Amino acid sequence: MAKSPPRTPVWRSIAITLTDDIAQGRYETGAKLPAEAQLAERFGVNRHTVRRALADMAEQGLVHARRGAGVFVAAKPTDYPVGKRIRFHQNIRRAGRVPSKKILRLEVLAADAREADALDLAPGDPVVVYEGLSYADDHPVALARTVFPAERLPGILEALDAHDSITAALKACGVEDYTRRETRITAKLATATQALHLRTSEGAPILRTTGISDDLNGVPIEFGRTWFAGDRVTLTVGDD
Amino acid sequence: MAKSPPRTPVWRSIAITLTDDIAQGRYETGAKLPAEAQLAERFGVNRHTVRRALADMAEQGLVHARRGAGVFVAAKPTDYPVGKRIRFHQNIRRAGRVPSKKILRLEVLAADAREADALDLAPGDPVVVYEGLSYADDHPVALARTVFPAERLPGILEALDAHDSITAALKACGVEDYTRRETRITAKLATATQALHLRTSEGAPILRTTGISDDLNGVPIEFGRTWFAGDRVTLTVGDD
DNA sequence: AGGTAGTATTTGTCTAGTTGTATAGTACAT
DNA sequence: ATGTACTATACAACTAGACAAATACTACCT
Repeated sequence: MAKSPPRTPVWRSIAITLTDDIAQGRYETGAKLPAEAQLAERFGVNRHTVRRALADMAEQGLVHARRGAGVFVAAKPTDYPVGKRIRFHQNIRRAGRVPSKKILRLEVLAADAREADALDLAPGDPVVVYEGLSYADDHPVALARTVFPAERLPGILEALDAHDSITAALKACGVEDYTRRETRITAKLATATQALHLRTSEGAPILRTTGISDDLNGVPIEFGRTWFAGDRVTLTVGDD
Repeated sequence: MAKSPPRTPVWRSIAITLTDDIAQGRYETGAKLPAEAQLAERFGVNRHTVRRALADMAEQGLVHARRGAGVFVAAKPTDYPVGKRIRFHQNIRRAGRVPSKKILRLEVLAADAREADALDLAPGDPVVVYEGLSYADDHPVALARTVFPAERLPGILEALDAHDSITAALKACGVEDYTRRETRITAKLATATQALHLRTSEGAPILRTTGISDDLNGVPIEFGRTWFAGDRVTLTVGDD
Protein backbone atom coordinates (compact mmCIF):
# COMPACT_ATOMS: atom_id res chain seq x y z
CA MET A 1 0.00 0.00 0.00
CA ALA A 2 2.26 2.74 1.17
CA LYS A 3 5.17 3.30 -1.13
CA SER A 4 7.98 3.63 1.30
CA PRO A 5 7.13 3.98 4.93
CA PRO A 6 9.26 6.49 6.76
CA ARG A 7 12.41 4.63 7.58
CA THR A 8 13.22 7.43 9.97
CA PRO A 9 10.63 7.69 12.72
CA VAL A 10 8.35 10.70 12.61
CA TRP A 11 9.50 11.90 16.01
CA ARG A 12 13.04 12.13 14.75
CA SER A 13 12.17 14.33 11.83
CA ILE A 14 10.19 16.53 14.19
CA ALA A 15 13.18 16.79 16.48
CA ILE A 16 15.35 17.71 13.54
CA THR A 17 12.93 20.38 12.38
CA LEU A 18 12.68 21.96 15.81
CA THR A 19 16.42 21.75 16.34
CA ASP A 20 16.85 23.52 13.06
CA ASP A 21 14.39 26.23 14.06
CA ILE A 22 16.38 26.82 17.22
CA ALA A 23 19.75 26.70 15.50
CA GLN A 24 18.56 29.26 12.97
CA GLY A 25 17.50 31.57 15.74
CA ARG A 26 13.78 31.32 15.12
CA TYR A 27 13.42 30.63 18.81
CA GLU A 28 15.85 32.43 21.03
CA THR A 29 17.59 31.08 24.09
CA GLY A 30 15.21 30.93 27.00
CA ALA A 31 12.18 31.38 24.79
CA LYS A 32 9.17 29.21 25.26
CA LEU A 33 8.27 26.82 22.51
CA PRO A 34 4.63 26.40 21.54
CA ALA A 35 2.80 23.98 23.79
CA GLU A 36 3.12 20.30 23.03
CA ALA A 37 -0.49 20.23 21.90
CA GLN A 38 0.13 23.05 19.42
CA LEU A 39 3.25 21.42 18.10
CA ALA A 40 1.32 18.20 17.71
CA GLU A 41 -1.21 20.03 15.58
CA ARG A 42 1.45 21.77 13.55
CA PHE A 43 3.14 18.51 12.70
CA GLY A 44 -0.07 16.57 12.41
CA VAL A 45 0.81 13.96 14.97
CA ASN A 46 -0.24 12.90 18.41
CA ARG A 47 1.05 14.79 21.38
CA HIS A 48 3.05 11.77 22.51
CA THR A 49 5.00 11.78 19.29
CA VAL A 50 5.98 15.39 19.90
CA ARG A 51 6.93 14.47 23.43
CA ARG A 52 9.20 11.79 22.07
CA ALA A 53 10.92 14.39 19.92
CA LEU A 54 11.21 16.87 22.76
CA ALA A 55 12.55 14.17 25.06
CA ASP A 56 15.28 13.51 22.54
CA MET A 57 16.13 17.18 22.34
CA ALA A 58 16.08 17.50 26.11
CA GLU A 59 18.49 14.61 26.41
CA GLN A 60 20.88 16.51 24.21
CA GLY A 61 20.48 19.54 26.42
CA LEU A 62 18.89 21.63 23.72
CA VAL A 63 15.66 22.22 25.51
CA HIS A 64 14.13 21.70 28.92
CA ALA A 65 10.56 21.42 30.13
CA ARG A 66 8.84 22.73 33.20
CA ARG A 67 5.61 21.06 34.12
CA GLY A 68 2.75 23.51 33.91
CA ALA A 69 4.89 26.18 32.33
CA GLY A 70 6.14 24.95 29.01
CA VAL A 71 9.19 23.87 27.08
CA PHE A 72 12.03 26.32 26.86
CA VAL A 73 15.08 26.63 24.69
CA ALA A 74 17.98 25.72 26.92
CA ALA A 75 20.86 26.59 24.71
CA LYS A 76 21.64 27.92 21.35
CA PRO A 77 24.71 26.29 19.87
CA THR A 78 27.74 27.21 21.93
CA ASP A 79 30.16 29.60 20.34
CA TYR A 80 33.66 28.23 20.54
CA PRO A 81 36.42 30.61 19.53
CA VAL A 82 39.25 29.14 17.53
CA GLY A 83 42.43 31.17 17.41
CA LYS A 84 45.93 31.45 18.72
CA ARG A 85 44.95 30.83 22.30
CA ILE A 86 42.55 27.96 22.71
CA ARG A 87 41.58 27.33 26.31
CA PHE A 88 38.60 25.10 26.70
CA HIS A 89 37.64 26.19 30.18
CA GLN A 90 37.90 29.84 29.30
CA ASN A 91 35.90 29.37 26.16
CA ILE A 92 33.06 27.59 27.85
CA ARG A 93 32.95 29.99 30.76
CA ARG A 94 32.87 32.90 28.37
CA ALA A 95 29.74 31.35 26.89
CA GLY A 96 28.22 31.39 30.34
CA ARG A 97 28.47 27.68 30.96
CA VAL A 98 30.18 25.43 33.41
CA PRO A 99 33.05 23.45 31.90
CA SER A 100 34.16 20.01 32.99
CA LYS A 101 36.22 17.16 31.57
CA LYS A 102 36.40 13.45 31.68
CA ILE A 103 39.50 11.41 30.89
CA LEU A 104 38.82 8.44 28.68
CA ARG A 105 42.37 7.32 28.14
CA LEU A 106 45.79 8.33 29.36
CA GLU A 107 48.91 6.35 28.56
CA VAL A 108 52.40 6.46 27.14
CA LEU A 109 52.85 5.09 23.65
CA ALA A 110 55.38 5.22 20.86
CA ALA A 111 54.79 8.08 18.46
CA ASP A 112 53.63 7.12 15.03
CA ALA A 113 54.92 8.87 11.93
CA ARG A 114 52.25 11.51 11.87
CA GLU A 115 52.58 12.39 15.51
CA ALA A 116 56.36 12.42 15.36
CA ASP A 117 56.26 14.76 12.42
CA ALA A 118 53.84 17.13 14.09
CA LEU A 119 55.75 17.22 17.36
CA ASP A 120 59.18 17.26 15.77
CA LEU A 121 60.13 13.91 17.26
CA ALA A 122 61.58 10.72 15.91
CA PRO A 123 59.09 7.96 15.20
CA GLY A 124 58.95 5.67 18.20
CA ASP A 125 59.75 8.37 20.72
CA PRO A 126 57.44 8.15 23.74
CA VAL A 127 54.34 10.31 23.69
CA VAL A 128 51.55 10.71 26.18
CA VAL A 129 48.21 10.05 24.56
CA TYR A 130 45.26 11.76 26.15
CA GLU A 131 41.70 11.14 25.13
CA GLY A 132 38.96 13.00 26.88
CA LEU A 133 35.46 14.37 26.79
CA SER A 134 34.70 18.02 27.37
CA TYR A 135 31.42 19.10 28.87
CA ALA A 136 29.54 22.38 29.05
CA ASP A 137 26.88 22.28 31.75
CA ASP A 138 27.23 18.52 31.87
CA HIS A 139 26.46 18.20 28.18
CA PRO A 140 29.22 16.75 26.06
CA VAL A 141 30.61 19.28 23.65
CA ALA A 142 33.82 17.86 22.33
CA LEU A 143 35.80 14.69 22.10
CA ALA A 144 39.55 15.22 22.02
CA ARG A 145 42.59 13.13 21.35
CA THR A 146 45.76 14.98 22.23
CA VAL A 147 49.37 13.81 22.05
CA PHE A 148 52.20 15.29 24.13
CA PRO A 149 55.94 14.67 23.80
CA ALA A 150 56.73 12.67 26.95
CA GLU A 151 60.44 13.43 27.22
CA ARG A 152 59.97 17.11 26.58
CA LEU A 153 57.37 17.36 29.33
CA PRO A 154 58.47 15.18 32.25
CA GLY A 155 55.62 14.39 34.58
CA ILE A 156 52.96 15.38 32.10
CA LEU A 157 51.06 12.13 32.48
CA GLU A 158 50.65 12.51 36.22
CA ALA A 159 49.90 16.19 35.80
CA LEU A 160 47.12 15.49 33.32
CA ASP A 161 45.68 12.98 35.72
CA ALA A 162 45.84 15.38 38.64
CA HIS A 163 44.61 18.58 37.05
CA ASP A 164 41.29 19.08 35.44
CA SER A 165 42.47 21.38 32.71
CA ILE A 166 45.21 20.85 30.16
CA THR A 167 46.44 24.37 30.69
CA ALA A 168 46.94 23.67 34.39
CA ALA A 169 48.70 20.38 33.68
CA LEU A 170 51.09 22.02 31.26
CA LYS A 171 51.84 24.76 33.76
CA ALA A 172 52.72 22.08 36.31
CA CYS A 173 55.27 20.83 33.81
CA GLY A 174 56.85 24.21 33.42
CA VAL A 175 54.97 25.41 30.38
CA GLU A 176 53.87 28.86 31.35
CA ASP A 177 52.07 29.58 28.14
CA TYR A 178 51.43 28.06 24.77
CA THR A 179 49.84 29.12 21.53
CA ARG A 180 48.18 27.35 18.68
CA ARG A 181 50.43 27.27 15.63
CA GLU A 182 47.70 26.19 13.26
CA THR A 183 44.21 24.75 13.28
CA ARG A 184 42.56 22.88 10.45
CA ILE A 185 38.84 22.36 10.38
CA THR A 186 36.88 19.79 8.42
CA ALA A 187 33.38 18.37 8.52
CA LYS A 188 32.80 14.69 9.21
CA LEU A 189 29.97 12.37 10.09
CA ALA A 190 29.89 10.88 13.55
CA THR A 191 31.00 7.31 13.91
CA ALA A 192 29.14 5.07 16.29
CA THR A 193 31.55 5.53 19.17
CA GLN A 194 31.86 9.26 18.64
CA ALA A 195 28.09 9.52 18.61
CA LEU A 196 27.93 7.58 21.84
CA HIS A 197 30.38 9.86 23.57
CA LEU A 198 28.89 13.07 22.26
CA ARG A 199 25.37 11.83 22.95
CA THR A 200 24.25 12.39 19.43
CA SER A 201 23.33 9.98 16.71
CA GLU A 202 25.53 8.10 14.32
CA GLY A 203 25.91 10.05 11.12
CA ALA A 204 25.30 13.38 12.83
CA PRO A 205 27.45 16.26 11.57
CA ILE A 206 30.78 16.62 13.30
CA LEU A 207 33.34 19.42 13.23
CA ARG A 208 36.84 18.07 13.44
CA THR A 209 39.76 20.31 14.22
CA THR A 210 43.39 19.31 13.99
CA GLY A 211 45.99 21.49 15.62
CA ILE A 212 49.53 21.89 16.87
CA SER A 213 50.49 24.07 19.81
CA ASP A 214 53.93 25.46 20.62
CA ASP A 215 55.41 26.75 23.82
CA LEU A 216 56.84 30.26 23.99
CA ASN A 217 60.05 29.10 22.35
CA GLY A 218 58.22 27.75 19.36
CA VAL A 219 58.78 24.15 20.37
CA PRO A 220 55.75 21.93 19.66
CA ILE A 221 54.25 20.52 22.84
CA GLU A 222 50.85 19.33 21.74
CA PHE A 223 49.28 17.73 18.72
CA GLY A 224 45.63 16.98 18.85
CA ARG A 225 42.37 16.43 17.15
CA THR A 226 39.04 17.47 18.52
CA TRP A 227 35.60 16.41 17.41
CA PHE A 228 32.75 18.80 18.14
CA ALA A 229 29.06 17.99 17.97
CA GLY A 230 28.15 20.03 14.94
CA ASP A 231 24.65 20.97 15.98
CA ARG A 232 25.72 22.03 19.45
CA VAL A 233 28.81 24.03 18.66
CA THR A 234 29.64 26.91 16.38
CA LEU A 235 33.33 27.50 15.81
CA THR A 236 34.22 31.15 15.57
CA VAL A 237 37.40 32.54 14.08
CA GLY A 238 38.71 36.05 14.50
CA ASP A 239 39.03 38.88 17.01
CA ASP A 240 41.90 37.34 18.87
CA MET B 1 -10.06 -36.41 -3.02
CA ALA B 2 -8.17 -33.16 -3.28
CA LYS B 3 -10.56 -30.27 -3.02
CA SER B 4 -10.37 -27.69 -5.71
CA PRO B 5 -8.35 -24.82 -4.32
CA PRO B 6 -9.70 -21.28 -4.67
CA ARG B 7 -8.57 -19.85 -7.97
CA THR B 8 -9.01 -16.34 -6.66
CA PRO B 9 -6.94 -15.63 -3.58
CA VAL B 10 -8.78 -15.07 -0.35
CA TRP B 11 -7.37 -11.60 0.03
CA ARG B 12 -8.85 -10.56 -3.29
CA SER B 13 -12.32 -11.63 -2.36
CA ILE B 14 -11.94 -9.77 0.90
CA ALA B 15 -10.91 -6.65 -1.01
CA ILE B 16 -13.91 -7.03 -3.26
CA THR B 17 -16.25 -7.44 -0.31
CA LEU B 18 -14.89 -4.38 1.44
CA THR B 19 -14.91 -2.33 -1.74
CA ASP B 20 -18.52 -3.28 -2.17
CA ASP B 21 -19.29 -2.30 1.40
CA ILE B 22 -17.86 1.12 0.73
CA ALA B 23 -19.65 1.49 -2.57
CA GLN B 24 -22.95 0.64 -0.95
CA GLY B 25 -22.43 3.28 1.68
CA ARG B 26 -21.90 0.93 4.55
CA TYR B 27 -18.79 2.93 5.36
CA GLU B 28 -18.98 6.60 4.59
CA THR B 29 -16.22 8.76 3.21
CA GLY B 30 -13.71 9.51 5.90
CA ALA B 31 -15.08 6.85 8.20
CA LYS B 32 -12.83 4.44 9.98
CA LEU B 33 -12.99 0.81 9.04
CA PRO B 34 -12.93 -1.80 11.78
CA ALA B 35 -9.45 -2.61 12.98
CA GLU B 36 -7.48 -5.11 10.99
CA ALA B 37 -7.75 -7.59 13.82
CA GLN B 38 -11.52 -7.30 13.81
CA LEU B 39 -11.73 -7.65 10.06
CA ALA B 40 -9.49 -10.68 10.31
CA GLU B 41 -11.92 -12.18 12.76
CA ARG B 42 -14.91 -11.27 10.62
CA PHE B 43 -13.45 -12.99 7.59
CA GLY B 44 -11.93 -15.80 9.59
CA VAL B 45 -8.41 -15.23 8.32
CA ASN B 46 -5.07 -14.04 9.61
CA ARG B 47 -4.53 -10.34 10.05
CA HIS B 48 -1.91 -10.34 7.29
CA THR B 49 -4.41 -11.57 4.80
CA VAL B 50 -6.64 -8.64 5.60
CA ARG B 51 -3.64 -6.36 5.29
CA ARG B 52 -3.01 -7.74 1.83
CA ALA B 53 -6.54 -6.81 0.84
CA LEU B 54 -6.29 -3.35 2.38
CA ALA B 55 -2.97 -2.78 0.68
CA ASP B 56 -4.59 -3.49 -2.63
CA MET B 57 -7.40 -1.06 -1.91
CA ALA B 58 -5.01 1.60 -0.71
CA GLU B 59 -3.03 1.35 -3.91
CA GLN B 60 -6.21 2.12 -5.78
CA GLY B 61 -6.74 5.17 -3.60
CA LEU B 62 -9.84 3.76 -2.01
CA VAL B 63 -8.68 3.76 1.57
CA HIS B 64 -5.84 5.22 3.55
CA ALA B 65 -4.21 3.90 6.70
CA ARG B 66 -2.76 5.89 9.56
CA ARG B 67 -0.49 4.03 11.88
CA GLY B 68 -1.97 3.86 15.32
CA ALA B 69 -5.25 5.34 14.22
CA GLY B 70 -6.88 3.02 11.73
CA VAL B 71 -7.87 2.60 8.11
CA PHE B 72 -10.11 5.26 6.63
CA VAL B 73 -12.20 5.55 3.50
CA ALA B 74 -10.49 8.02 1.18
CA ALA B 75 -12.14 11.19 -0.06
CA LYS B 76 -13.22 11.91 -3.61
CA PRO B 77 -11.41 14.27 -5.94
CA THR B 78 -12.06 18.02 -5.89
CA ASP B 79 -11.64 20.60 -8.62
CA TYR B 80 -9.70 23.67 -7.57
CA PRO B 81 -9.48 26.70 -9.86
CA VAL B 82 -6.20 28.57 -10.03
CA GLY B 83 -6.17 32.08 -11.42
CA LYS B 84 -5.85 35.74 -10.58
CA ARG B 85 -8.35 35.58 -7.80
CA ILE B 86 -7.80 32.64 -5.56
CA ARG B 87 -10.30 32.41 -2.74
CA PHE B 88 -10.32 29.08 -1.03
CA HIS B 89 -13.79 29.30 0.45
CA GLN B 90 -15.32 30.36 -2.84
CA ASN B 91 -13.52 27.63 -4.69
CA ILE B 92 -14.68 24.88 -2.39
CA ARG B 93 -18.22 26.12 -2.22
CA ARG B 94 -18.36 26.30 -6.00
CA ALA B 95 -17.49 22.60 -5.99
CA GLY B 96 -20.51 21.99 -3.81
CA ARG B 97 -18.58 21.30 -0.63
CA VAL B 98 -18.31 22.91 2.76
CA PRO B 99 -15.00 24.67 3.32
CA SER B 100 -13.22 24.98 6.64
CA LYS B 101 -9.75 25.72 7.90
CA LYS B 102 -7.50 24.85 10.74
CA ILE B 103 -4.55 26.89 11.92
CA LEU B 104 -1.47 24.81 12.51
CA ARG B 105 0.98 27.54 13.23
CA LEU B 106 0.80 31.28 13.62
CA GLU B 107 3.88 33.14 14.72
CA VAL B 108 5.93 36.23 14.10
CA LEU B 109 9.37 35.31 12.87
CA ALA B 110 12.26 36.92 11.08
CA ALA B 111 12.06 36.76 7.31
CA ASP B 112 14.61 34.63 5.57
CA ALA B 113 16.21 35.66 2.31
CA ARG B 114 13.64 34.03 0.09
CA GLU B 115 10.67 35.46 1.93
CA ALA B 116 12.22 38.90 2.06
CA ASP B 117 12.84 38.85 -1.66
CA ALA B 118 9.32 37.80 -2.51
CA LEU B 119 7.70 40.36 -0.24
CA ASP B 120 10.14 43.14 -1.07
CA LEU B 121 11.46 43.30 2.48
CA ALA B 122 14.88 43.26 4.07
CA PRO B 123 16.02 39.93 5.47
CA GLY B 124 15.25 39.80 9.17
CA ASP B 125 12.17 42.01 8.91
CA PRO B 126 9.31 40.57 10.89
CA VAL B 127 6.87 38.39 9.02
CA VAL B 128 3.79 36.55 10.16
CA VAL B 129 4.08 32.89 9.32
CA TYR B 130 0.80 31.12 8.89
CA GLU B 131 0.51 27.41 8.37
CA GLY B 132 -2.89 25.94 7.93
CA LEU B 133 -4.93 23.07 6.67
CA SER B 134 -7.87 23.57 4.33
CA TYR B 135 -10.78 21.18 4.39
CA ALA B 136 -13.62 20.42 2.04
CA ASP B 137 -16.41 18.63 3.85
CA ASP B 138 -14.01 17.96 6.71
CA HIS B 139 -11.54 16.23 4.43
CA PRO B 140 -8.10 17.77 4.14
CA VAL B 141 -7.49 19.24 0.72
CA ALA B 142 -4.50 21.48 1.03
CA LEU B 143 -1.67 22.37 3.33
CA ALA B 144 -0.57 25.98 3.14
CA ARG B 145 2.33 27.99 4.44
CA THR B 146 1.80 31.67 3.91
CA VAL B 147 3.99 34.57 4.93
CA PHE B 148 2.73 38.11 5.43
CA PRO B 149 4.79 41.27 5.96
CA ALA B 150 4.06 42.12 9.59
CA GLU B 151 4.84 45.82 9.45
CA ARG B 152 2.90 46.39 6.27
CA LEU B 153 -0.18 44.75 7.73
CA PRO B 154 -0.51 45.78 11.37
CA GLY B 155 -2.78 43.48 13.30
CA ILE B 156 -2.64 40.72 10.73
CA LEU B 157 -1.71 38.07 13.28
CA GLU B 158 -4.73 38.72 15.44
CA ALA B 159 -6.92 39.04 12.37
CA LEU B 160 -5.79 35.68 11.05
CA ASP B 161 -6.51 34.16 14.41
CA ALA B 162 -9.95 35.73 14.61
CA HIS B 163 -11.24 35.24 11.10
CA ASP B 164 -11.71 31.96 9.42
CA SER B 165 -10.68 33.07 5.96
CA ILE B 166 -7.54 34.82 4.83
CA THR B 167 -9.58 37.15 2.68
CA ALA B 168 -11.54 38.29 5.72
CA ALA B 169 -8.39 38.72 7.79
CA LEU B 170 -6.79 40.84 5.11
CA LYS B 171 -9.89 42.97 4.82
CA ALA B 172 -9.73 43.58 8.57
CA CYS B 173 -6.26 44.96 7.97
CA GLY B 174 -7.44 47.32 5.34
CA VAL B 175 -6.76 45.23 2.27
CA GLU B 176 -9.98 45.48 0.33
CA ASP B 177 -8.87 43.28 -2.48
CA TYR B 178 -5.83 41.41 -3.66
CA THR B 179 -4.81 39.50 -6.72
CA ARG B 180 -2.37 36.75 -7.43
CA ARG B 181 0.64 38.13 -9.28
CA GLU B 182 1.90 34.75 -10.31
CA THR B 183 1.44 31.12 -9.48
CA ARG B 184 3.96 28.40 -10.14
CA ILE B 185 3.00 24.77 -10.02
CA THR B 186 5.31 21.83 -9.58
CA ALA B 187 4.99 18.21 -8.64
CA LYS B 188 6.58 16.90 -5.49
CA LEU B 189 6.50 13.84 -3.31
CA ALA B 190 4.86 14.07 0.08
CA THR B 191 7.12 14.28 3.09
CA ALA B 192 6.14 12.38 6.20
CA THR B 193 4.44 15.28 7.93
CA GLN B 194 2.77 16.54 4.78
CA ALA B 195 1.39 13.06 4.28
CA LEU B 196 0.09 13.01 7.83
CA HIS B 197 -1.72 16.29 7.39
CA LEU B 198 -3.16 15.49 4.01
CA ARG B 199 -4.09 11.99 5.06
CA THR B 200 -2.12 10.35 2.33
CA SER B 201 1.07 8.34 2.30
CA GLU B 202 4.64 9.50 2.36
CA GLY B 203 5.92 9.63 -1.18
CA ALA B 204 2.47 10.19 -2.62
CA PRO B 205 2.29 12.73 -5.45
CA ILE B 206 1.79 16.32 -4.35
CA LEU B 207 0.90 19.43 -6.31
CA ARG B 208 2.79 22.38 -4.95
CA THR B 209 1.89 25.91 -5.89
CA THR B 210 4.02 28.90 -5.04
CA GLY B 211 2.54 32.33 -5.36
CA ILE B 212 2.77 36.01 -4.54
CA SER B 213 -0.26 38.21 -4.10
CA ASP B 214 -0.38 41.98 -4.36
CA ASP B 215 -2.84 44.50 -3.07
CA LEU B 216 -4.54 46.92 -5.45
CA ASN B 217 -1.46 49.15 -5.49
CA GLY B 218 0.75 46.34 -6.59
CA VAL B 219 2.46 46.00 -3.23
CA PRO B 220 3.14 42.39 -2.28
CA ILE B 221 1.20 41.33 0.80
CA GLU B 222 1.41 37.57 0.70
CA PHE B 223 3.91 34.94 -0.26
CA GLY B 224 2.85 31.40 0.11
CA ARG B 225 3.15 27.82 -0.85
CA THR B 226 0.33 25.37 -0.93
CA TRP B 227 0.52 21.61 -1.11
CA PHE B 228 -2.40 19.71 -2.57
CA ALA B 229 -2.94 15.97 -2.33
CA GLY B 230 -2.30 15.10 -5.94
CA ASP B 231 -4.71 12.22 -6.17
CA ARG B 232 -7.54 14.13 -4.53
CA VAL B 233 -7.31 17.54 -6.18
CA THR B 234 -7.38 18.69 -9.76
CA LEU B 235 -6.08 22.18 -10.39
CA THR B 236 -7.95 23.96 -13.14
CA VAL B 237 -6.71 27.01 -15.00
CA GLY B 238 -8.73 29.26 -17.25
CA ASP B 239 -11.92 31.29 -17.59
CA ASP B 240 -10.73 34.06 -15.36
C1' DA C 1 -2.69 47.51 46.54
C1' DG C 2 -2.35 43.04 47.82
C1' DG C 3 -3.58 38.58 48.72
C1' DT C 4 -6.71 34.58 47.64
C1' DA C 5 -9.43 31.50 45.38
C1' DG C 6 -10.78 29.59 41.19
C1' DT C 7 -9.98 28.48 36.42
C1' DA C 8 -7.53 27.47 32.47
C1' DT C 9 -2.96 25.79 30.60
C1' DT C 10 0.63 22.87 30.29
C1' DT C 11 3.66 19.02 31.18
C1' DG C 12 4.04 14.16 33.32
C1' DT C 13 2.28 9.57 33.55
C1' DC C 14 -0.54 5.77 32.68
C1' DT C 15 -3.37 2.33 30.07
C1' DA C 16 -5.08 0.59 25.90
C1' DG C 17 -5.63 0.07 21.10
C1' DT C 18 -3.99 0.14 16.07
C1' DT C 19 -1.02 -0.10 12.11
C1' DG C 20 3.85 -1.16 10.27
C1' DT C 21 7.58 -4.37 9.95
C1' DA C 22 10.26 -8.47 10.56
C1' DT C 23 10.88 -13.34 11.05
C1' DA C 24 9.63 -18.11 10.72
C1' DG C 25 7.00 -21.70 9.11
C1' DT C 26 3.28 -24.68 6.42
C1' DA C 27 0.65 -25.95 2.35
C1' DC C 28 0.31 -26.15 -2.34
C1' DA C 29 0.64 -25.34 -7.26
C1' DT C 30 3.45 -24.95 -11.46
C1' DA D 1 13.04 -26.24 -7.09
C1' DT D 2 10.66 -22.18 -6.85
C1' DG D 3 7.20 -19.00 -5.89
C1' DT D 4 2.53 -17.79 -4.05
C1' DA D 5 -0.81 -17.82 -0.39
C1' DC D 6 -1.57 -17.98 4.16
C1' DT D 7 -0.66 -18.63 9.29
C1' DA D 8 1.64 -17.40 13.61
C1' DT D 9 4.23 -14.51 16.69
C1' DA D 10 6.60 -10.59 18.28
C1' DC D 11 7.91 -6.05 18.52
C1' DA D 12 8.17 -1.02 17.06
C1' DA D 13 5.78 3.26 16.11
C1' DC D 14 1.97 5.95 16.67
C1' DT D 15 -2.74 7.17 18.20
C1' DA D 16 -6.21 8.00 21.70
C1' DG D 17 -7.92 9.32 25.96
C1' DA D 18 -7.78 10.12 30.73
C1' DC D 19 -6.04 11.90 34.83
C1' DA D 20 -2.53 13.97 38.02
C1' DA D 21 0.65 17.68 39.15
C1' DA D 22 2.69 22.04 38.50
C1' DT D 23 2.19 26.51 36.76
C1' DA D 24 0.08 30.82 35.00
C1' DC D 25 -3.69 33.83 34.76
C1' DT D 26 -7.91 36.32 36.21
C1' DA D 27 -11.41 37.90 38.94
C1' DC D 28 -12.66 39.03 43.25
C1' DC D 29 -12.49 40.38 47.99
C1' DT D 30 -10.55 43.03 51.73
